[in-house]
Amino acid sequence: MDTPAHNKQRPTESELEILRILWKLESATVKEVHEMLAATKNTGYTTTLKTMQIMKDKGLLYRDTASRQHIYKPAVTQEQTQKDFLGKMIDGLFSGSASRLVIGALNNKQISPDELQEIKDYLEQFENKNK
Amino acid sequence: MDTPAHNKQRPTESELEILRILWKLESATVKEVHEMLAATKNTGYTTTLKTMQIMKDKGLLYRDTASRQHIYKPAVTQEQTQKDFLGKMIDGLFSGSASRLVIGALNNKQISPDELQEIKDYLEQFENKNK
DNA sequence: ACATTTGTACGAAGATTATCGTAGAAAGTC
DNA sequence: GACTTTCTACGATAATCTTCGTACAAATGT
Repeated sequence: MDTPAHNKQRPTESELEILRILWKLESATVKEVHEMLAATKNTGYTTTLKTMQIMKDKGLLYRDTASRQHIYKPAVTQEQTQKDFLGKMIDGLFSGSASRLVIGALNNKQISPDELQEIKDYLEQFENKNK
Repeated sequence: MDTPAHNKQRPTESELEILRILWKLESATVKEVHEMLAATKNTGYTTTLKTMQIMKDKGLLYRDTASRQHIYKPAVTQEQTQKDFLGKMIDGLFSGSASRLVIGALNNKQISPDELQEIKDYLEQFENKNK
């Protein structure tokens, strides 16, 4: 298994698209990733390949070169990545206030009753934890 | 007042820094913006100038050239910009689920009791509105 | 009036991203 | 074994972002 050369960096837009796929598949070849990507985006095979190679160099992906078809896995979790982006966004756009981001999000998108309930449940659990 | 040439685009990282300042000042010269920027960031005057000129071309800022010191104002609101970024983030990182982003945000940063209360109040208000 | 200061305009270089073409190695096919 | 297909490696280009130097116009100071 190749070890990443330089550790960690925030993924770019294109890199995120690939990470999304790999978080779902957990492990995949370039071909598999490219096929999923090409379903919604017009892009060349070598573009996907190159991007994944760069991501491996950045430390965003692991790569297993044992077989000819290299197998890639995410080297960062979706949770950590979400956290990184959320943190940047809270600081950069919401004056450091997480609650303002939360309120903005509630305001922003359609929230179904189920989702609302989910949030309320989580809030309750969150409060109990902090007692 | 100069009208923007091309309308709207998502601000870049550097542009956001400038918008943050202008949202606070509401209206300012390049010099004023640059002074605030330079307080936390090492950057040249003409860099700030150029960036603001580009932002005006993109339609992110208005510019009043009546006096020699041009006066700039935000052409996009903080609310709309937050909405744009949140939307992108929900779709790109949270599988389109706003509630997951909310939960991630609650998990992420320190939330003070006051902030928590703010969120709960908002949720209540949100529910009543939807009845 | 002349020199200095204070501004804007503009071109251009450097960095980062995104995309792809071409080369060539390895595997599979007849 | 020769041909075709399937891969990876790598260089190169275009696009976008960031930064700044230089030029020059207007205002200010002496």
